[in-house]
Amino acid sequence: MARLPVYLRALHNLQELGVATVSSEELAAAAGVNSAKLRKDLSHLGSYGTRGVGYQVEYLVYQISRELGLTQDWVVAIIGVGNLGRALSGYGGFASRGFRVAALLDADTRVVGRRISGLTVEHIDKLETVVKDREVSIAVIATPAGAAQAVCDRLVEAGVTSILNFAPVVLSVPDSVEVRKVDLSIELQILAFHEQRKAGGPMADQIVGDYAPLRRNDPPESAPYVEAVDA
Amino acid sequence: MARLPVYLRALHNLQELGVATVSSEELAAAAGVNSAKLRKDLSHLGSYGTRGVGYQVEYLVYQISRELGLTQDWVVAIIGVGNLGRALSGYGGFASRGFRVAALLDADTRVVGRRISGLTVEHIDKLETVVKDREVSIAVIATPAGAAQAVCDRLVEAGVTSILNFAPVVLSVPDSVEVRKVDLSIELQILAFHEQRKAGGPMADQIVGDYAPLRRNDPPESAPYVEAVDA
DNA sequence: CCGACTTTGTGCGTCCGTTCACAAAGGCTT
DNA sequence: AAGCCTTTGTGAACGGACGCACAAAGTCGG
Repeated sequence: MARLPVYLRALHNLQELGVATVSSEELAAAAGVNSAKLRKDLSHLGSYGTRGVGYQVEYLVYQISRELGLTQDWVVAIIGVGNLGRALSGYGGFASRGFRVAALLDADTRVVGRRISGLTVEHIDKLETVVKDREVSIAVIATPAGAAQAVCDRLVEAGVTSILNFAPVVLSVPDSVEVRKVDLSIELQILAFHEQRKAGGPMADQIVGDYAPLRRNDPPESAPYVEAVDA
Repeated sequence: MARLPVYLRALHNLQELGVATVSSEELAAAAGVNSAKLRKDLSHLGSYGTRGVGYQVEYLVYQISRELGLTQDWVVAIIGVGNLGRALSGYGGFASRGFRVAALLDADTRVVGRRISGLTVEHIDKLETVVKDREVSIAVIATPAGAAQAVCDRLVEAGVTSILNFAPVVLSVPDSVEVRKVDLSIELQILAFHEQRKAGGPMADQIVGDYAPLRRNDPPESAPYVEAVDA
């Protein structure tokens, strides 16, 4: 379940506060979900609560960590050391949860050899070697859009089965490979959409009578549109 | 719909290739979705296709842009200029889609006054002034977890109604405010979960007979667990 | 001008996730 | 030791998203 990490974080916070026991109601509030949903989620890992009391924080942390595979270390490689790749390489949230960044790769010879966050940037040519020798299991793609699919193909070929993709493209991979996508500009676009909704729907800044959807086959020739290019 | 930005990107790519018309089947493949779903999505903005032919790329781009509110400019403020905030401020995908970063704010006096991506970092004290004077409608929170809720409260108070949160906390806001969350470490944890599944479920690296869920009320005292702290 | 072919738009059945509500279970107090 | 009170775990109803499959609509060639 995608919510387990959220629960885990909330539990860690409680742990730091010295809380030993928590009810589903309290934990659900901290995680921002419905308490029944939380109980059902937790029941999927077996029953670890005590009726009348709640859940033992410490034990639950261990169970969820185990379920998520955080009791073992995962070797991560970051491909593409632009602004985003650099930020990711220095992100403390990785190391603290068992994710060890073991390689930074880039095609740009101007950054190859530079040391970033304690690692030396290596050339993308070494991708296959690095993946195999260091047993990389998770790769982070932070390249420009144009390079992402090629990099992805090489990663898959080299045996990587989990990919976190920051490039604004839809990667095509075999079913056996898990891809998760984070697209920053899409997030902003969704916010803009809702923001516009609040302001009264599309075109609220223009003539109000223009609300109705255009009839089908309205001539598109004169329609203005925004030109946008990828980063 | 959260898929519109994906369609829009695919359409932009087609446009650059000089394609004038596209069928739902082709566009769906490019966006990585089912063609019936795509048609249904598009029909929600009114009917803009021609049976037997497909959709006019240029017109569709305009319609989706309009629906998403990309025909107008959105003013964005980034709070927190650490690694991530810096990367975001230089991210080309924002400006190209009508998002104008108008302010960088930080509490750290060592970075206040520095110029980053063409903007001067300002002190967080000016948050209210900046939001109001520059008509910020979307804020990006890239602060440490501990500061996020306080910053969020001030943003909401100042009138911001859309927030993109990168801090690993669940923000509490009024219903009228839209929050989207991007948590990098959660994405990796989900990948780790699937990766572990492939490897044979939890604890596959330990005794294999340990598969069965622990009985309820197993003594938790001796359970090892990973200690994790926030970034 | 007509018929065949292509592609849209959508009605409908299916399935998954969410939520309510309650019975069972366990602790705590007296 | 017994009953009360809290909280879990889950059955069942609900709702929404998804995808199939098809009729309607429109194009294009002859």
